[in-house]
Amino acid sequence: MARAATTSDAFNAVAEPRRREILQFLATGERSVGEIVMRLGFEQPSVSKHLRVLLEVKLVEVRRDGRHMRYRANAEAIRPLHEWTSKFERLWQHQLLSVKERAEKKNTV
Amino acid sequence: MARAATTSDAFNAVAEPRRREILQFLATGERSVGEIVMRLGFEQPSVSKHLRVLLEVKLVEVRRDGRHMRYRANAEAIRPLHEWTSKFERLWQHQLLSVKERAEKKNTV
DNA sequence: TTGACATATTCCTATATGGGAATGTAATGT
DNA sequence: ACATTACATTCCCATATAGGAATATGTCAA
Repeated sequence: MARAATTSDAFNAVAEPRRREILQFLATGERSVGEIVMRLGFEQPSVSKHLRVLLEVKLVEVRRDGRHMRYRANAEAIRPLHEWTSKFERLWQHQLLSVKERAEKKNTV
Repeated sequence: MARAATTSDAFNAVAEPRRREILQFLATGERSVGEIVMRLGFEQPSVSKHLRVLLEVKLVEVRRDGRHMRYRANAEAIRPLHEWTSKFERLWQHQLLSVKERAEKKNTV
């Protein structure tokens, strides 16, 4: 088997850095494709293709507005990602603590 | 250009479901390869290969213990992921609120 | 040394990419 | 009808998988 499709879920979709940039920009509000191109400086076809991937996993939504396609982020679709990473929160607080303790021990020597 | 390597960063590494399963299991404590194989039921070479990817992006660490290789999760490497998703937290609370408001408006009609 | 156990690596292959270039399509103004 | 604007899609291609099978490496025990 090959790698899972980028459109198979949000995890795969946001693995691509440019798609993360687009998503972050859309988090500031609804934008047209042209605005994304202007802001991020990617090629227009590239932006369209990335938006299609994001759309397929529902990370963004669109509406037509005349000649413009207005995209917006659908934060709900990012939640599973946030929740998955949260499972490690306790763990890293633990690990940070250990590092801190060792550092303090060093200082008192 | 092709897709970025799975070893290019944590985002790409955790895009693979089996690697997420392995990481989650390791979050419960240090485990040998054999224990991972037992628990998750993947082929041993598959587990070794996934662990190598996780190791390259520092999502796990290892130490040798006789014939065993003991792997543990390095939660610190997951933090960037958690922090990136957190940027959308405000947004989804907003969007949820909108949904709720609409639902309530409906009920009062 | 030999054998058994634990893990890693290599070889193979079908498949999915992301960018670049070119082209297609839809909506608007005149 | 036609040109223009705004996007989307298609074609091409180098590249990186993930799994399966087989094999290699490393460690301990007798």
